[in-house]
Amino acid sequence: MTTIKDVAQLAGVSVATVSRVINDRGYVHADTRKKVEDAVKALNFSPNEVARSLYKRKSKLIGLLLPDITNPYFPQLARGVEDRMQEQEQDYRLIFGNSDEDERKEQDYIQTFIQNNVVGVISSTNYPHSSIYEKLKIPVVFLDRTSLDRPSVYADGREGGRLAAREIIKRGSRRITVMQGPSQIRPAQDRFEGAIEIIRDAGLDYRVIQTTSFSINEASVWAKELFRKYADTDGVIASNDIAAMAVLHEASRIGRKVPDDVQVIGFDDIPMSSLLSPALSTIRQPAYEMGREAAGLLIQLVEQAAIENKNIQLPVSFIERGTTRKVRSDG
Amino acid sequence: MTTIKDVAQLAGVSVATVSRVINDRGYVHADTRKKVEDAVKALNFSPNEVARSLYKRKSKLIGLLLPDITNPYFPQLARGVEDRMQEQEQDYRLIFGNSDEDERKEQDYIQTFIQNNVVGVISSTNYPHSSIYEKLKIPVVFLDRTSLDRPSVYADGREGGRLAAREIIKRGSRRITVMQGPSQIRPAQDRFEGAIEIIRDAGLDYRVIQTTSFSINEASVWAKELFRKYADTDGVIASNDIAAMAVLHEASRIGRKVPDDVQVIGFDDIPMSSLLSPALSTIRQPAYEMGREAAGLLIQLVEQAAIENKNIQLPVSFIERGTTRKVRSDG
DNA sequence: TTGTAAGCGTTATCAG
DNA sequence: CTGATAACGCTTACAA
Repeated sequence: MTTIKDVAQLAGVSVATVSRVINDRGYVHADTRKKVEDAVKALNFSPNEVARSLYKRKSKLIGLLLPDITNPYFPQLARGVEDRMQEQEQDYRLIFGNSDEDERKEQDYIQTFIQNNVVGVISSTNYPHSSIYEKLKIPVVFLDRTSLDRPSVYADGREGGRLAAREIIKRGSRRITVMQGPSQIRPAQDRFEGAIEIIRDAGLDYRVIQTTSFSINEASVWAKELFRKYADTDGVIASNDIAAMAVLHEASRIGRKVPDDVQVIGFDDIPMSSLLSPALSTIRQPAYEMGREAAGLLIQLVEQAAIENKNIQLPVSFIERGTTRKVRSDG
Repeated sequence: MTTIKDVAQLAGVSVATVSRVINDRGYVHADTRKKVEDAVKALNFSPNEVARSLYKRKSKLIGLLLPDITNPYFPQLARGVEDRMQEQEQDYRLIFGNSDEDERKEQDYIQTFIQNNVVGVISSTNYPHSSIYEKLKIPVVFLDRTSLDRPSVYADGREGGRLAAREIIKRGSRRITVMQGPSQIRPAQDRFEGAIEIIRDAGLDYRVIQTTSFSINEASVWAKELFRKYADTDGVIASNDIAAMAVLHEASRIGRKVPDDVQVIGFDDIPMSSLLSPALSTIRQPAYEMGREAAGLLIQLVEQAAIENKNIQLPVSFIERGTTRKVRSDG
């Protein structure tokens, strides 16, 4: 490994001077700078971040904690974060972990984050009020999670639920089944409540399928249960796009036509949604943008900038595709 | 931040002794150990990995470089790696990056990996022979990439291609279109060649759609092109499951029945494949297992264990689902 | 069995 | 403008 010492030696200066030029800090004569720069190039030197981190007590790393990137919604968040971090003057890198929504695992990761001097963490936790986070001395941004008292970036889940309900009702569903996502996940509950609110207001009846995870494997199970319990349902508001896929699959299997017999609306708008047949109508959450916003917010926090708004809510939107009927034009 | 010094002070011993007990190395009296352990607990001390890393010149971090986790195949690899790393005695954490198949980005990431003293890297690169890797002084494992001279973990792409061709022919396709994945991606070429080999041997004609990326957005474009150029095709061997999804989508759009008019075989077996309607028949690559194996191999390399086999090839298999016809039983 | 001190690669203070 | 040098938190000879 080539160190600042080697550079100093080759350039015939002290390490202090080398440090000055590579950090572009303090006075250094043009000629000296040139010598150092040449030496840096000649030796292909690049500073050891670990040593820097030790001295400064802060690294150029940020910790990213997501439930499970195997669920296609999360990679988009991750990319948003990563890409935004890259755009910084001195870009940050990610140390990354999947929590599997396990508080213990989360704790372990947060621990290593700290041990590695990360400057901040972005977390899609189910336990925002856990003492893990309370005690953290570095900035945290909750992503895809609502938190009033802490910095957070999320989509308007409640409005998303309302939107889904409005659109499906407008298109003629009357016996709507709402899939209620895992109860410990706030955004999932928000969606659910939003949907129920509108359905009730419309004076309609509704049925509920309670799901306990967003796992792909289990999605089929809920879908089967749904059609078994509520065979007459003519509209499904799924807890996310994966669940919606499972519903489409099951509907097809048992011969129910989508959208004619039953309409389906998903949630998230994961990349594959548009490739389904029929393509999935869904409530879009701008995941990539959310990741970017979270990263931006964290950077501000890290740099102690004056923050105008610590809680960024992004809008959801209805993406009309093939699993809902065309709405009759008025008149 | 609480340091080893604080612990030493509280326990009434020297920092060396504290170090000995937290690392369980060297002699230390039982009573002393107890005192130290109590102090550690009282202060909730956990050692600064950065300082350790600086001294030892190696961290507990490994670098993971993937093309794009937004493609659902890669998160599985990542999870395999992560989970396996977790099972270690002293578990490793991931510093992670998406390369977008951009050599420059790769280089940047490898650079930060080194600067952070990672003990090894796992990379799904398109440039295994790039000087970046040649020069690396730490172990590298290529994942999902073939490399004869360097440690690597991959699936048998060629056999996968053969398998796809055999199965689709056996099931009656005669005018097969093969989607040829990006030319710079070896596994994609292997699949392609394997498929062609079998089709040729069978004395059949074939058509080729050349694709230049695995991007979800572009997948639809290739699919459209496919049916436009080869309207009479009765079997498609897609370059991966995403491409297959796009083909299914397009087939449905233009009214071609799957599998009756045209059979489709994908590649990868991403988690959502089974949720499509019809469910996708595909050549499965054991992505999660591959990630695990890569991690295991890297650990061996890092720990300088005697390695029996530096090139691990995992088997592919045909997953029969709904986009291929049932094969007639013999006789 | 324990403590002292050097050293890991950098940055920053303080003389010069 | 430049160079010594202490310090960051930890590990490990070496001494005691």
